[in-house]
Amino acid sequence: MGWSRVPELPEVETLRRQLEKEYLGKRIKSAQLKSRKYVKVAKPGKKKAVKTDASPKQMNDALAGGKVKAVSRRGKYLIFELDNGWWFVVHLGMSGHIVKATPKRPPDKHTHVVLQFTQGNDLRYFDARRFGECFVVQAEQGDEVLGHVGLDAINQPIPWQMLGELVAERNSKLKALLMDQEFISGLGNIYSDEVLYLAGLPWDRPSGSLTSNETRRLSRAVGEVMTEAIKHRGTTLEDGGWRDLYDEVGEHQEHLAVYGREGEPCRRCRTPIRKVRISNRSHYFCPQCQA
DNA sequence: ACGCCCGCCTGTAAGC
DNA sequence: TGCTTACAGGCGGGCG
Repeated sequence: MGWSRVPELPEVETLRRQLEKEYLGKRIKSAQLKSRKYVKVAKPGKKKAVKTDASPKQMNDALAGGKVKAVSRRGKYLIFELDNGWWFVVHLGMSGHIVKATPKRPPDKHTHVVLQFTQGNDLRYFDARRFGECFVVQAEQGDEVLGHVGLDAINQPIPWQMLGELVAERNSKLKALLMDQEFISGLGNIYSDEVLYLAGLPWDRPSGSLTSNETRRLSRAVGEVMTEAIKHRGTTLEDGGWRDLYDEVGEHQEHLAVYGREGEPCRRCRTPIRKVRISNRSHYFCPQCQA
């Protein structure tokens, strides 16, 4: 099995809760930019946000002296809201990783940002594959810059009747719809497969064809999968991708119904789980339960 | 409007 | 043993 660490909503929420516990009320002493062209400064643009490279000084000027007023989350975006009018926003992409850096911890390869606090341990952000994203934005512009992020799958659960209207309007294939961050934010490849399995629906059903019963099942499945995965502090696959703030693995991999279980029996009907390539990504499903 | 592909990026593992 | 290749996939952009 290849390399993968896939932070989706449950992993980001796990991190958010831990960050809140450790850093709420702490003041940033300095913000060090360790690699060029990683952190951006964001401003609202005409259609979408404009992001330009931040210099080490720009980043430090924005963050140093700010006290962490809140650690929030929108979909897969993590937001450090500071009391000096700035936000520090992080998207972990595929391989982004935030750890509480105890003095013992050896330097991590591909470290991009180190935050030092006036008390307590540092925060380190590293991202080997650079699919992630960090930017600073002024708080009053934050909503607009993150305007493309759709309703959060758990912070703003959509009543199923409303979901029914929305999916009927859109009429795209279910898997694509669940992964569309402008529609519902927070689901990626792993959890969209888990949601479809729990709802008993195939990946290519046109969303407009759902009955009200199926819409209800889909809506319930989103909530249930997210809640369970958060309870287990996220999914760490065999190759050991996802780690939390304390460098610990999650436990939800033990509870996955379909993802990564090709050839293994369906937990419900014993039919072997199948894997197919859909638009260049893996999709796992039970051919019996999701007919 | 929607589906689908590409490029970005690095570390694994399989294949020759 | 060492090289090449495929694969992992979030996301924005482009094209049909």
